[in-house]
Amino acid sequence: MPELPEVETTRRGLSPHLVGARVERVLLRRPDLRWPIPPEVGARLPGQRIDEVRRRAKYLLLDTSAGSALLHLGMSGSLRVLAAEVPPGAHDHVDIALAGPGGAGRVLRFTDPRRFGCLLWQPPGTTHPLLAGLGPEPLDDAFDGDYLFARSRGRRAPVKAFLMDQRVVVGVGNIYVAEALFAAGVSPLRAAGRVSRERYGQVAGAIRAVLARAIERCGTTLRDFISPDGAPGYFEQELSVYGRGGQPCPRCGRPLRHAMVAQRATVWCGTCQR
DNA sequence: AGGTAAACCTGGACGC
DNA sequence: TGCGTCCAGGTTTACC
Repeated sequence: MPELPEVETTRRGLSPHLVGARVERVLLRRPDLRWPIPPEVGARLPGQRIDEVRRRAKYLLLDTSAGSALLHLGMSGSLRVLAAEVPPGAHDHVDIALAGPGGAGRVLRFTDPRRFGCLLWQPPGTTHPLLAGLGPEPLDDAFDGDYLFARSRGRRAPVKAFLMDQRVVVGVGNIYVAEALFAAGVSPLRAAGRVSRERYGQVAGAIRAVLARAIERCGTTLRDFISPDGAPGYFEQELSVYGRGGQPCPRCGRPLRHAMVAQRATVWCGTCQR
């Protein structure tokens, strides 16, 4: 499901419900997610006040003074705040029961059919190893065309794979890389090291614009993404190329090409993207 | 080191 | 209707 805009949409939806609430208890129905949920989650979280809900890359962090719960939604995960009596479904793996301001009688419920997601623990003052090697946030000032140009010298992998590498820049997945490369007029097949500084300026600008717009639209709902309040995302209506292989290019009208690139379904215009 | 492929898991869409 | 196959928004891990 989620790339950066969907995770940010989730964060914004959860934040008003969680910040200031206290964790009453943690119910682990199925702890074998991508990695086992560590005992600290059940042992340290109860009784804590949630101070902040943060996002780093595609991870969410629930900060408390005892440490942070670290969540990733994988491909199919979602988080919702529900009345505690709502019966759990087959893939509702974790309930974090809430108390206190705005939280009484409610649970934060983690659902993930494919179980590619995770719920881990980050002690206070530490950085979890999964977060340690991540690249810059695409919406931060440190991310620009000069940065991409410098990082890409000598790289022969397709620029699509380069941009989806979370060590290079975080948050860009298969949907938004397709949209950004189309907007920038760069072919996803081109070797990363053979894109000019000027064109990386366009790529960086396109990534920022596409992600910012998708956040405004509350993300893209293709299969099962839902925001915490149950609403779908509306960016799907604005997709130019993703999922449109064979259809006319919105710019030149020629059929959009599609192929597997870097083991992912890829759509682009062979005329407008070079 | 960089690049590529397999692996994790379930459900839905499609073809026969 | 049923069954087999393929595909899906991610990321680590293993291997060349």
